Formats: sequence, structure tokens, C-alpha cells
Amino acid sequence: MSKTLIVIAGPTGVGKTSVAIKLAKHFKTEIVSSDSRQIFKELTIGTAIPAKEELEQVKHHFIHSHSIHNNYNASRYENEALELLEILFQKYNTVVLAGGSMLYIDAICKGIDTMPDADPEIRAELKSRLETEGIESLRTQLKKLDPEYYQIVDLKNQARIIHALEICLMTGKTFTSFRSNPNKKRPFEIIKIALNTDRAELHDRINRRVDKMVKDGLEKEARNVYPYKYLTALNTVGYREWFNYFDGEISREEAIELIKRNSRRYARKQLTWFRKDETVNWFDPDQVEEIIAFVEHQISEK
RNA sequence: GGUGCCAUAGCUCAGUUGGUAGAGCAACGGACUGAAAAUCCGUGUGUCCUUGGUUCGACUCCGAGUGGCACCA
Repeated sequence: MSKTLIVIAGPTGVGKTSVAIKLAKHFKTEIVSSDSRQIFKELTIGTAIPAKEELEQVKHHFIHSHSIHNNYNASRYENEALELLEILFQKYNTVVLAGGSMLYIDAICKGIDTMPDADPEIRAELKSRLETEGIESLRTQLKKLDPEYYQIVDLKNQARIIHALEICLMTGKTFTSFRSNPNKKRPFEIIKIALNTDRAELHDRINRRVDKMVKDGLEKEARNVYPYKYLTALNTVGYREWFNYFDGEISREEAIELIKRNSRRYARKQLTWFRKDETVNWFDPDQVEEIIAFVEHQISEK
């Protein structure tokens, strides 16, 4: 019998956790998280990790498994999660992958190219050059080091330019030479489910969830990691707004409003990404029975 | 009950000496392979309250109505 990975994707706050748990219980299996922030043990309230009771019902992986103090990225996740899936599939015919980090889901389902991790020193140097010399200087260097990528890169997107440059500088090769646009074959079938509900309802859920986070002590949680605010892992909705408040730049009320707004925008961005994926099957978060029936039908056809 | 002021985008408000309108915020669409809850790009979405009148033409001027606010009773 072939192995099947059931992916539960969708915008933040739509209700992925609950659906994933019901599916995992139905298929008597475990859940692998594909959430790039729930992975950090220092973050609990602001990342809306599953509740204690939920975690007790079904075994979860990649929740609180890493630290914000160690750099993490989609490639590491690809390697670690695939390794884990290999083990889980020895035990189960289906495994549930649940989470909203678009690139992490793609890393599992399609794979991303192999290239070295960015050297923190080189990145820091490029960033400071961006400050002092401006983006044009970085563009000019990229044009010289990798003219092919220069043609296609978004020249206004500093993150992309910096990343391409750091790979060029570290390896002495072009960034393009690492880009093969892989569609890696996986030793399991993939069924992708994405959850969505009407926009007003989604916004309402997000707003209410943020209010609950604040009530549950999000401010204190943010205060605890405030000393490390420069870490990439903390450049995150629900934390950086508090840091701005702690720095005296905005009021507490503004911080909370901004967390809501930025969460809404993040949800929209996720929807844009998932919409583009033609392999996605859309459901309402209430349609658990339908999802189970759909998945079973898909499995039986394979 | 009387008088005055107001009514324009989802919200707060500009504006048009009469030629069907624009800011901020919110919202919406898109890009994306080691920062991805990141990073970047794009888009006004409108019965200018309703209804008569004047006018070649009314969102703008005039009358009436409706709703809101203020003051006087």
C-alpha cells in the first residue's frame, strides 16, 4: 500500500489545528507541523501552538522543537522533516502535515535546491553595505557576479539581492548555478487540503484570536524575548509590534491593532500563495466529514 | 415644536467659482526556492442621502423630504 501525506494548509487563524487533529485521529496517525514559528520553544502564545489538551490527543512534531537562538530555514526543515517522515511512514500509511508556512510546505512537497547556508558574517556585511551605500551598489555587484539572475530578480527586493550575492561570494559560483527549480520525487503520495472561509469571518476570527492572545499574556511572552529582538526568528507578527511598543515608538493599543492588521495581511498573502497551487483542494474548516471522505476516496484511487 | 449646521469610498475627511471626485487609514490583487509570520510590487473599490426645480450640463445652486448633531423652547 502506498504511503500518503495529507497536507492541511490555509491562512492563519482559519482552524487548521482542529481539522488536523480530527484527521490524525481518524487515520490513527501523527501530525508534522509545517509552521516556521511554532517550531521555536520560546514562542507559545503568539504563534498559537495547539493547546495542551490537543497536544495530548495526537503526537505532534516540530512544535517547540528548536530554539530561536539557532538559525533555522526552509532547507533545514526539508531535511529534518523528510527524515522524520521516513520513520513515521514505517509505522503509518498516512501522516498529516499541518501548518501555514508556504515555503516549508513546498520544501516538503516539491523540494528546494541544495545550496550552502548563508554565512552570518557575509549577510551582516551586505546589510550594512545596503545601509551605507544603498541598494544600487548591491545591484551593480550582482550584475557582475551573476548577470543571468540579475535579469530575472526583483531589483527592488533587497532580501533577494542580498541572498543571491551571499551565495555568489561564499561559493565563487553564480547563484543561478544552484537554481534548478527542482520538482523532487517523494516516496509518498501527497493530498493537499487548504482551508478557507469567507473573508469577514476570517478577519473576525483573527481579531478575536489576537484579543485572546493578549489576554493570555502575549505581552509578557514578548517581553521575555525582547533582548533578542534582532533575531530573524523574532521578526514575526505578534512580537515585533510589541518590540516597537517597548521601544516607545507606538502605544500599547497601537501595537495590538497592528498585530491584528498584520495578521490579516499575512492571511491574505498565504491565500495568494495557496491559490496559485493547482494541486490544492479547498474546503471550509467545518467540513471535516467531507475532507475525510475526500481523502479516503483519493487514497482508494491510488 | 423652532432655528442653525452637517450628509462625498469600509472609516475620518478634502474638493469641484456648475463639466460625474481624492487624501490618510482600512481593504483588495500579485510576485516568491535557505530571513517565508520574511521580503517586494501593484490597485480607488463611489447612486457624492432621496426627490423636484434652474441649467446644454447638478455631486456642486434653489425648494422639499429623510437622517444625524447643536442650540432655543
